[in-house]
Amino acid sequence: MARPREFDEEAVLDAAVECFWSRGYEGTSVRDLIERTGLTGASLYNAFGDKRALYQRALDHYVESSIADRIRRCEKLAPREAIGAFFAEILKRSLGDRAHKGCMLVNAAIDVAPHDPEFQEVVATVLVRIEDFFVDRVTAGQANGTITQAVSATNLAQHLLGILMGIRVLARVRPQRALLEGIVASTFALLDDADGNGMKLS
Amino acid sequence: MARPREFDEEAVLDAAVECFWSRGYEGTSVRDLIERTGLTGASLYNAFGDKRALYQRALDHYVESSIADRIRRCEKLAPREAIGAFFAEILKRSLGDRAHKGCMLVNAAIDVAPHDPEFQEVVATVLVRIEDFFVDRVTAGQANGTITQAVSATNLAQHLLGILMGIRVLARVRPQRALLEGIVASTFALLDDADGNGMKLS
DNA sequence: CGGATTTTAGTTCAGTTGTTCTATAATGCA
DNA sequence: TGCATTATAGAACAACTGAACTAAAATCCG
Repeated sequence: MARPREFDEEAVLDAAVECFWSRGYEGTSVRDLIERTGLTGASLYNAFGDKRALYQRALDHYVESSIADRIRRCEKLAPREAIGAFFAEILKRSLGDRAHKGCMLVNAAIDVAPHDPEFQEVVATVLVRIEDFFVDRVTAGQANGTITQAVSATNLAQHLLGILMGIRVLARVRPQRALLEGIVASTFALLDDADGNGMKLS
Repeated sequence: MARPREFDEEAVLDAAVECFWSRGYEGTSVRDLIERTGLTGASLYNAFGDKRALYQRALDHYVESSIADRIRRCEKLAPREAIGAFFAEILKRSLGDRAHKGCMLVNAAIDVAPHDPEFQEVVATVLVRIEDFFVDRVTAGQANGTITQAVSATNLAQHLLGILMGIRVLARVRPQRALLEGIVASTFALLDDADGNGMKLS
């Protein structure tokens, strides 16, 4: 064998995520990454390939540790509660986001996916995963009567995905509690039946 | 007086919009702008200041000729029709966007506003303008009975703004007709009363 | 016509970009 | 103990970045 690496790969990915998340792909220089991760340029290139490959790993790391994790936690809940908990968490994250970093996936959807077919595919796949989670919970909710049947499960899930994207964009420019909560509140009114009992927020 | 300029300022701004819109702020180099606009570097700096100032003018030009114009056209329509026409146009633009450029304002919200307080202010102001348009039409719709009163005009308008942002993000990564139309359809179901007669898609 | 003024046309500049290179250090296996 | 292999460290590279500079050209006012 040979000399073992001195760095913790996960820690390096965390640092890379931090860079790309807050400054974007083009806005992050390799020197930024070197400074943040603490390891040298050679090690970085040796371990990850190039800047693009590192971004790919970082985005993957973010998706798994943040988004996929949230889905796994919420999909076990009762239908209505699952969607409620999901958006309550999004709201909490968005309002506590002092640096206005938003969601790294949404940021990627805007500033890297359109210029790179491979990244577009990656981002689209994650979005489908989120949509599938919504479809699953909405379908179950319609079955047990906690979610309106006035709109198809497919359309409702698409709507929730759209709202999610919208909240994440607004969180970067107008992260005001009244705005974001208003959006979620009206979303839950949509899920309710006509005679809906208002909005259950979280 | 002195020598008159040889270029048409509006044409230059159109070209600048084209650059910044498709490649983003950081992704666009001054040389890209020089090539696209046709004028020389010196002329560009002389006429507009620096890259940032040109971006500001370009964004302004986009907002006025695209967004503000749409609002002006729609706000004259009957409440429900105004909102229907607005989203029908958004849908048409998003689905016909072969280059996946999305909306320049939303792109700005993600990749320039968070790093520049002045741009954040500009973008936020335009978003408020859109929201105000929604509030105005929703209020009128609630008054004449074409829009549900189950949710406050404020919340409904916020919701519409969120949906708009969401559609514009998805248009860059998953510009599929079924998805975008599904989002709009469910949005209109929300606007309808409980016994709603379905969705009027322009 | 002549001088003031401003746009044009390239070139040039210092700094930064992503990436690679050379050399050194540290490990496991023979 | 070498030998092969891999990680480290930092300098170096060419290309590109936004911006400024030097001249020449074109107009208007007197």
